[in-house]
Amino acid sequence: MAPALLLRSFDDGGVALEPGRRFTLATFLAFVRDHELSHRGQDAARWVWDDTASFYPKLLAADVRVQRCHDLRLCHAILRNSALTGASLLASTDRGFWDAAPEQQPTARHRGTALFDLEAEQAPESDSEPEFRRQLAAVNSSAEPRRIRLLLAAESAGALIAAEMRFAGLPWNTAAHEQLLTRELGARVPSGVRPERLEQLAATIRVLLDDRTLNPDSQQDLLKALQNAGLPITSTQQWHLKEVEHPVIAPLLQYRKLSRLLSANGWSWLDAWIVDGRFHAEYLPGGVVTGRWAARGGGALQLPKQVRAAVIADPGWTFVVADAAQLEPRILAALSGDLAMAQAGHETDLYAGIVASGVVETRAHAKVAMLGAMYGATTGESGRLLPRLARAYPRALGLTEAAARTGERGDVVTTRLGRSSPRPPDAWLAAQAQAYAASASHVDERRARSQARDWGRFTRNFVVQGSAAEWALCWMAEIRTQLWKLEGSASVAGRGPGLFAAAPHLVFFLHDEVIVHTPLALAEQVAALVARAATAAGKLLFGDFPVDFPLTVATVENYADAK
DNA sequence: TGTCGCAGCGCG
DNA sequence: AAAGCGCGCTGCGACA
Repeated sequence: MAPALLLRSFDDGGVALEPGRRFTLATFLAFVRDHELSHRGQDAARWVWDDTASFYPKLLAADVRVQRCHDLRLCHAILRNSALTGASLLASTDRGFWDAAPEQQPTARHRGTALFDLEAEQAPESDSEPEFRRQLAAVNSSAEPRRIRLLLAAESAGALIAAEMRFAGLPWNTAAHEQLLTRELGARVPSGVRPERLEQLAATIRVLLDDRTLNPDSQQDLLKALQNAGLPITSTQQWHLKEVEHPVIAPLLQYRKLSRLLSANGWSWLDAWIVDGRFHAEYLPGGVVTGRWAARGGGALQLPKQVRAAVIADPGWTFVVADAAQLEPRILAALSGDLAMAQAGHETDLYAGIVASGVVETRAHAKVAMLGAMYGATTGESGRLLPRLARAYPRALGLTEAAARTGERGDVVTTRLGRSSPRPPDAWLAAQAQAYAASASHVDERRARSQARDWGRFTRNFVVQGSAAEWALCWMAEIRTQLWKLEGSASVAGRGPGLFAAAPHLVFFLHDEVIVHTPLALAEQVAALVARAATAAGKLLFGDFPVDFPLTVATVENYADAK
C-alpha cells in the first residue's frame, strides 16, 4: 500500500498558502526532485516533516536530496527545554507524542510523512500541522528568535547530514583491516577462541603471576592474582597498573590492548558493520543532552586510532580531514566576550598563545588548566594552575564559574543559540531539600553538597560543550551547502551510480572534526571551502567578535595519516 | 536463559 | 600526573 501524503505550503508565519496536494510516495519523490533541481541555491523549500531519520532515507534511496528541512521531532525537544521559549504554549503543554524517544514512538509514524500524513487516523497523536504552528509560535514569542531559529535550522541540517553520511558510508578497506588484525592478533579464529597472540600473552601472564588457571579477562581474578603477587593495587585500570613496577605489567597492558581491539573492532565487527566497503554508521543528532551527536551501533564515534588505517579513499579520490583547533576554549572566549583569551588564540595555537602571554610556562600546562576550567577540576596540577588562568582571563573563567553556581542552585543554563540544560532529577532536589531539614545529619549535608557540585560541573561544561556543538553544526551545514555548489560548478568524474558516487561529500563527523571524501581533482577546493565554512560558523554564532576558528586540514588517502 | 550494573576503555 | 565533562560498547558476574 502506497503511503498517502499531504503536502501543504506555508508562509514564514505558518499560514497555509493553499489547501494542499495529495501524493503517493513515488509522485512525491518526483515532485521533490523537480523542486530541488529547479531551486538550486535559492528559494528552495524548507521541508517540514516529523522525523528526518525515518523519512529522509526513503528520498536518498531514490536519489533525491533536499537542501533544507525542519525536523519537528528534534526541534520540539529543543523548544520544550529552552529557557528562551519557556513561556510558550509548547513548553507548558503536557508531554506527549513529540516528547517520546524515537524508538518508543508507535511504528505507524515510520510509515513516512511529508508535511502531513493522511494516515493520521492510524497515529492520532501525530498532529504535525498544529505542532508546526506551536513551534513557530514558540520561536516568534521568544526573547531571542534569531538565535532559536538558527539553532532549529542547524539541528535540522544536522539531521539531513546524519542521514546522508549514513547513506554514503565511510570508505572502509576490509582487506587492510584484516591485515592489521592478523598482524596484531594472529590468524582469524572463531569467536570465543583466543587468537594466537592473545593466548601467548595470557600464558606469559599466568607464568609471571604463578597462577596456572588465571583468566586475564576477569577483573576479579586478575586483581586477586596481582595482589597475591604482592602488588599494592586496588584497581586494574591502565593508568593504575602503569604506576607499579612488575614484569607482568607490560604483557598485561599489551593483552588488554589487543583484547580490546579484538572485541571492539575485530573480525566480528567487520562482519557486522562493513557492507560493500563502507561503514554505514547510524548517527543520532541531538543524542547527547548538550546537543552533541551520539551514535548507535558500531561505535562510530569511538573509532580507535589503531584501526583508522583501514579508512582508505577510493581510487582517484582522497579525504579532506579537518578538525577545529582548540574549539572549546575558543568558544568559551567568544561566549564570555573575553578579548584577552580570544587574542591569545589569534593566528596561533591558543595554548601556545596563553604561554606567550606569560600566564603559564608550557603548552601542556595551558591545556590542562583550560580543561580544568571547563570541566571543573579542583585538585591536582589543573587545580593549582586555575588561579593564574582566572587572573589572566577573568571574563572567561567568570562565565564557567557562574555556570557552575547556577547548576549548584538547581537552575538551568543555556547555550549560545538557546539549548538549555535539563533540570536536575527529583532525587537531586530531594537530597538538597533534605540537607535543609531540621533533621538533617552531617551525612545528609555532605551528600547534598557533593551532588550540588556534581551538577555544577555538569552545567559548567554544558554551556561550553553545547555551544561548541552548535558551532560544529553550523560549520558542517555550511560545508554541505558549499559542497553542493561546488558539485554544480565542477565537472566531476563519476564512479558508478548513486547519489554521492560522483561528487565530494561528507563521510564522517566527530564533534570537532569532519572528513570529506572527494575526487582528487577537487581536494584543494574542498579544503578551502571547509576552512571558509569555519569562519562563517564563527560569524553566525558570534557576529563580529574577534575570535578565530582555525582548522588543522590534511588531504590524505588514509585516515591514519591525518595529523 | 535473559537482564542489568559495573569495570574498563575507546572517542571528543 | 592522572581528575574533571559528555558519550557507546563489551565482557564479566550477580541475580532472577
